[in-house]
Amino acid sequence: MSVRDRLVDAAFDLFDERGYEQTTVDDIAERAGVGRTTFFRHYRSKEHVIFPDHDRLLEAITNRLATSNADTAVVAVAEAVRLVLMSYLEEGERARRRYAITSRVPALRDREIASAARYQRLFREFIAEWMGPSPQAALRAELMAAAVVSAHNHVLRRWLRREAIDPIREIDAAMAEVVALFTQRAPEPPTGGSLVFVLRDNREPDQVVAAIRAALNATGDRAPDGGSARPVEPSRSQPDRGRRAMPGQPRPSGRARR
Amino acid sequence: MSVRDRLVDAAFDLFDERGYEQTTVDDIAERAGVGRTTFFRHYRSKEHVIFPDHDRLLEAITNRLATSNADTAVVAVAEAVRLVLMSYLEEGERARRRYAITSRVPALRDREIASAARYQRLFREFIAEWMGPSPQAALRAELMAAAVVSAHNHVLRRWLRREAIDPIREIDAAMAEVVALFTQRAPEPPTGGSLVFVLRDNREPDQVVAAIRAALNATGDRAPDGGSARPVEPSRSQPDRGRRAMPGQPRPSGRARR
DNA sequence: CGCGATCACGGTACTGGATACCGTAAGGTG
DNA sequence: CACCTTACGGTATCCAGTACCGTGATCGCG
Repeated sequence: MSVRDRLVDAAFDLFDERGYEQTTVDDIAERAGVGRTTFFRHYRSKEHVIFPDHDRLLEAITNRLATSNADTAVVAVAEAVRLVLMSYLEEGERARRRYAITSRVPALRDREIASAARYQRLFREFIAEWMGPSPQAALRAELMAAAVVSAHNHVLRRWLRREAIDPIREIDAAMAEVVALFTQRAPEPPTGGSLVFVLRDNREPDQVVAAIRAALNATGDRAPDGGSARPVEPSRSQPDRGRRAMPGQPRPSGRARR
Repeated sequence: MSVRDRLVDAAFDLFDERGYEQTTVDDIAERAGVGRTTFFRHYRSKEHVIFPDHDRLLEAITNRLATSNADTAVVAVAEAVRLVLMSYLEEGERARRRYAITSRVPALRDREIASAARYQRLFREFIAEWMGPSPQAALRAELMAAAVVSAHNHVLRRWLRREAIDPIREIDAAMAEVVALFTQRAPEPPTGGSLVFVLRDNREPDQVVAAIRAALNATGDRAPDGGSARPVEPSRSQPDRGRRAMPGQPRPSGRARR
């Protein structure tokens, strides 16, 4: 058994026994039968000893993304994130022990969140590069990355809590939902109707309704039911602005590099 | 000038001059003209001295959510997250100085991410409770919370980098996109009426009407998908909590359904 | 075999963040 | 004035993390 493994085992055991803060690095080193210096040679900090090797995983994911031949960026990322889940699944019970500890120690929870953010950042950059430099694309990339990561975390947490019997199936379903979320807009043409967003209004409902009705009736050039749904961005002062092409799909015309 | 303010000023100045790690707590205390102990009396750690008071903000957001009367959970959360952006905007240049520092120091970046995660968690729980205990709802709550937070962060970062001239407008647009993302999956086509979302707005009625009219008139050059839309979330049964008359946001905005 | 180089380990010392405890001066109240 | 509260400074201590040095084992190579 390697020194690294002995350290990990000692750390997990001690964290279980006394708690994380109550355990010093010296304690861990002593139980593992090594010196304190040796601990820090193998693990950068007391926290690192119980976390998986995110650097390796990030590298693996980077590789998978680079060699992906998915049709859209979301799909590529949704496929890549499975590597993370698989990594946890392979750990088995150890992952659950870690979860039990990190759930109770804020510092460790924060570190785990920070790690997840690294994945999210990687995904965001990948998607953003895929979709090109338009400003809407940047927001969209952000949303997609966040969706993939949080959906993954959702499934992962369910498995960690033993709520998920078949995490593979669940991750597939979750990713399908994420992909659908971002692709479902294209298909059908509008059948008529109006969609109006009015942001931040503190007027009385009656006033608003009256105003809307008035607005609907005032469209002489085009009948209300002939209109199509279309979100409207509120403009602070100029009503002229607020024109925006609806967020596009993962564009095939975009710069897809492969 | 209070001790707290002196400490903050000293900290920001020193972080700018020597960098974060190269500045000790003693340095900060000394420059502020107080003892080291006093520093820790006012700020729990060296990191806390430059970050905004997230606890207060979380409380404010909790209140707003509790008194929200939005139609859907996403909308309620999308409204609430504006408080965070506003808080940063009010800080003005100080927020930008902090951003310059945190961008360079990994430890601070992680802490900021952890703070954002607290908002996301709050949102997730709020949405989940709103939507009920179904398993799909849990995932959906996760996705919504993640979308709102990351969209907010996107706008916030743009403002911090001086890329956003009108962050208010951008946050509205971003939230509109988020809301649209989750409402656009219409199970059935609309029947040809109008669906109106009204979030609170402090604009003049004329402007709102103008925006609506502009939207209805603009149907000629609409985007290809133009999508009809209906919300799929069930409306929540009115909670029982006592309403607090908050000074800022008294009354409901209207909501209309076809 | 012998010898130098490398490597992994242990020990010591130091910096600095964070906590606990104690003493004290200022300000408010009866 | 006596009393209490509050805020502050100082000291001691713990512990994570870094730097440095010494040593024993192992390997490569003549």
